[in-house]
Amino acid sequence: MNTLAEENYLKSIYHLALSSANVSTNQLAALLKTKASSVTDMLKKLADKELINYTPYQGVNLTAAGEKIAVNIIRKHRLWEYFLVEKLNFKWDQVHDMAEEMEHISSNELIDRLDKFMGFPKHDPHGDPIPDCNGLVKTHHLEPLSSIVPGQHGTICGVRNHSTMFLQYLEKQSLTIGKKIKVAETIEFDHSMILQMEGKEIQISREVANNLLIAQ
Amino acid sequence: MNTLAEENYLKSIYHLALSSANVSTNQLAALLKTKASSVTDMLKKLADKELINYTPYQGVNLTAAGEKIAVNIIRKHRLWEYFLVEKLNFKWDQVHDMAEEMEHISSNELIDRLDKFMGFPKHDPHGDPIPDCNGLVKTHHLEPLSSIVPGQHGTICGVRNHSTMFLQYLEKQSLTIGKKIKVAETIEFDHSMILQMEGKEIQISREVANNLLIAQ
DNA sequence: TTAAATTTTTAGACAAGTCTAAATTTTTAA
DNA sequence: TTAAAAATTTAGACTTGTCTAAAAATTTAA
Repeated sequence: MNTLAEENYLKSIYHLALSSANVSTNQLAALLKTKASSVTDMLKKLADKELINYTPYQGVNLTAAGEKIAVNIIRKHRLWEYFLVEKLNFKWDQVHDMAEEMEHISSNELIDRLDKFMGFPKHDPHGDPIPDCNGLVKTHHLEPLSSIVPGQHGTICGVRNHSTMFLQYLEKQSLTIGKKIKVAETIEFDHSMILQMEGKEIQISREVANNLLIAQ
Repeated sequence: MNTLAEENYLKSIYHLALSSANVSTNQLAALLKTKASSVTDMLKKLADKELINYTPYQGVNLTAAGEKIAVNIIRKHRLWEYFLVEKLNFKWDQVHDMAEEMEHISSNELIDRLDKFMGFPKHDPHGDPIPDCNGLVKTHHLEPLSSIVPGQHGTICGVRNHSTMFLQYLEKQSLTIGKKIKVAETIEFDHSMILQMEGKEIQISREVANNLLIAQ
């Protein structure tokens, strides 16, 4: 199959391609914490394997074959995260690094059985959709909380930042997946927001509101 | 921590050391399916890290630090095998290769929680003891079935050969872990045996009897 | 006990993936 | 539109873990 490094590159290209059509060498270097020159080397190899379309200086995108591999890795990552939280009682801010390792366990039979064992969950602990065994991803359309106008209601369904620090902050404020909120007021000065949740008022910064994803 | 290759060498040295005090370069090369020269290179590296005692031409054994790592990997391997069989309904002949990958997932917190989740099992699906979280291995003393004399009773508690072929054969004959048997007769000509199990008679070769481990 | 066989190590090479430094291409902005 | 800045690629080197071939040490057996 593919090496660990190849899988990580494909996964990173997939994630970056969600927000920019052609993924640049530097974007990848930043995400993978490596050097642009190393990225170039790997892009050539992935292009040789026809997993990406690569034109020098023009960035890359995944071929159908490359996307299939990337989605499969993301499926594994999210199912293992679900397992760690739901079965082993880890917190949602503790599971990322473990899942980064577990996503490379190769057996698809294993992951399909794990999926069944857990009752075919649709979302991981951070609200991200879990691709099904055919590679189908149900990408729900969610708004950042910052774009919700005062008076409107919504449900927290995802986060845009997965850092431990942000997740721990949210946990502390009880701003977790599934919570229903109402935007009470937005402060013009700093774009902070006052929310109503479970009868209480919570004030959050624009930064936080930008990174919380809401379904209305 | 240690690389994948280093972990596999330590594990192999541990397994070989169970039957021969000093493990030879060629034994390791055979088990790891690599060349003796590659083994020598790695032994130097492990000796530098003080994980093994290595004298050129004299074979190796594990230091306390090396054994601790080896036992921890074996703990992970066996707990994951138990998980695959008990929770995901794999057969005992299907889990080895998957566990070979999973044993390298680094988190000890993860494996300790997995252990708890499964109720602290004492033996893996092949009857091998699962080391506890402190690295303690309860090595039960078992006899090969071939050394049991006619008339004696016993319980199948382990296997000496873990190959898919052998495990599938045993499954087919219902010669599985926990089964109670009685040796009815041994045939002098080829050392085959006739067993009584659950009211039926089963005839097995010396080869099979040699690889079945019995508690009396 | 010594010659042959076996085991082990050494020497030199290679592939994967990374790096730094330099060269090249593209983009930006005057 | 062109010079400077930024992004990207190339060149050459390094590490890990492997290999083959040859040399050295150990064991076996006559």
